Amino acid sequence: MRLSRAKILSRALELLDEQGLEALTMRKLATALGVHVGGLYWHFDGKQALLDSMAEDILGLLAPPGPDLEWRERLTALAGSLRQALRSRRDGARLVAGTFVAQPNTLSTGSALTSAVLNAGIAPERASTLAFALFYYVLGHTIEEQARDSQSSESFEALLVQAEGASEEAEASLRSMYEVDADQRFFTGLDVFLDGLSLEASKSPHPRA
Amino acid sequence: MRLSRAKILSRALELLDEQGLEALTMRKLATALGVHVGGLYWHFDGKQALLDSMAEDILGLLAPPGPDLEWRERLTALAGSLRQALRSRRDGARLVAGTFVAQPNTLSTGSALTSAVLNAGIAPERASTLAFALFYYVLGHTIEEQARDSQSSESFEALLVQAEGASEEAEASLRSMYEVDADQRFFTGLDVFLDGLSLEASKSPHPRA
DNA sequence: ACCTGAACACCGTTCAAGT
DNA sequence: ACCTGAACACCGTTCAAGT
Repeated sequence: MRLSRAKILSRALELLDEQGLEALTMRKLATALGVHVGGLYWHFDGKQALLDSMAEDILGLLAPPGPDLEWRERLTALAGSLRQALRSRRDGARLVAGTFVAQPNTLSTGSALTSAVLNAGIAPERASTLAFALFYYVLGHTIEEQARDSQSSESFEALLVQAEGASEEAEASLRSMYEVDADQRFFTGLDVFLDGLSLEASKSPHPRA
Repeated sequence: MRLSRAKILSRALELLDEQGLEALTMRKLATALGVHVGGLYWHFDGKQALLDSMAEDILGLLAPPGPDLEWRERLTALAGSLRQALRSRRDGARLVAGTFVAQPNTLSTGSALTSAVLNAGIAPERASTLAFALFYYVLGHTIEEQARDSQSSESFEALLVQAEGASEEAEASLRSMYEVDADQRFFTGLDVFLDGLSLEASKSPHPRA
C-alpha cells in the first residue's frame, strides 16, 4: 500500500474525528497507515505542515452563497457555513485557530467574508477589519461549542455547583450555555453584529450592490 | 528553597513570557525551580491544573470599571481591560482559551460582562448569550494579535506574496492586518458589536439604570 | 523516489523510597 | 508533609541505509 499526501491527509482527518486533536500524533497516524513514522516526513515537512493542510481541507467545505443574496442573508449564510465547516470534524475550530495559512481555501474564505462586508456598504478601509472581527466571533464561538462537546456533562454539573457560590450572574450565564442550544446562541450573537454593521453602513454609506 | 503553589505559579508565568506556551513544560519548570519533576505533582494535580491556575491568575488582572459609567463606556472599558489582561503574558489569550475553569476570577469576568450587557437594556435571557459573544470576539482577536507577535515579519511578507496571486480582497485583507494597528482594529470591531447591542436594546427595551 | 530501522532528544505522570 | 530518584509510556524529528 503506497503512501501519498492525499492518503495521509484523509487518514489524519479520520483519526481526528475518532480521537480528537490531542491524540493525533505522527506515530499513531503512521501505525494507522501501516507505515513507520519516518515515512511521513517524506510527504510532509513536519506535523505543523500536516495540521495546516488539514485546516485548509476543512475550510474547503465552505459553501459559496448564491450570488443573488442580499448582503445580510449572504453574511448570515457565510458565517453559518463557516461554522458548519469547522464543526465537520472534531476539534475543527481549534485546529483552524492553531494555523495561519496562506493557502487557497483559507484565503478565499477571507476574501468571501470581506467582499460580503463590502457589499453591506462598509468603507473599504474598514471592511477587512470587520470581516476579521466576524471571523473571530465564529471561531471563538465554535471552539467553545466543541469544547463543550468534549466535556462530560458531569463535569459541567460540577462547574455549575461551583458557580452557584459566586454570583447570580455567573450562575445564570453558565446555565444559559447549558440550556439555550448552540444554534440559537450563535445566531443571536451574529444578528447583533450584523445589526451593528447595517447601522455602521447607514452612517457613512458606500453604496454597492 | 521550599516549594509552594504560589512559587510554582509565578515561575511558570515567567517561563511563559520568556519562552511561550509551547515551550512551557513541567520538566523545564522543575529545573527552573531547582527541583525534580515529580515534586510539582504534589502541589498540582497535573499540567492542566497548573494551566488553569495560570489562566485564573491572568483574568485576575481585569480592572473593574467605575460604577458610574454609562453602559457603553462600561462595556468598552471591560472589553479593553480583558484584552489587556490577556496581553499581559505571552500567549495569554491562547492559554485562557484552552481552559474552562470555574474559579473566582473567571466567573467574575463572566458576570461582570453579563451585568454590563444587562445594563445596556438587553433582556435577561439573551444577556449572557451576548456577553459570551463579546467574550469570544475579544478572545479570538487577541489570539490572532499574539499569533502575529510570535511570527517573524519575513514570514508575513511571504504570506502576502502568496495572497497576491489569490484575489484582490484577500490581499487587501492581509495588508490591512499589517498596516492598521491592533488597537484600532480591536475597537472598530467592538464598536460595531456595541452598535448592534444598542439597536437590539431599543427594539425590545428592558430599562435598567 | 520512497520507505525502513534505529536512534536522539525530549515529553507528562506515577510512585516507592527517603527525610 | 514534601520531595527525590527512577522508571514507564509516550512524543516529534532526523537520517543513514535499504529497495
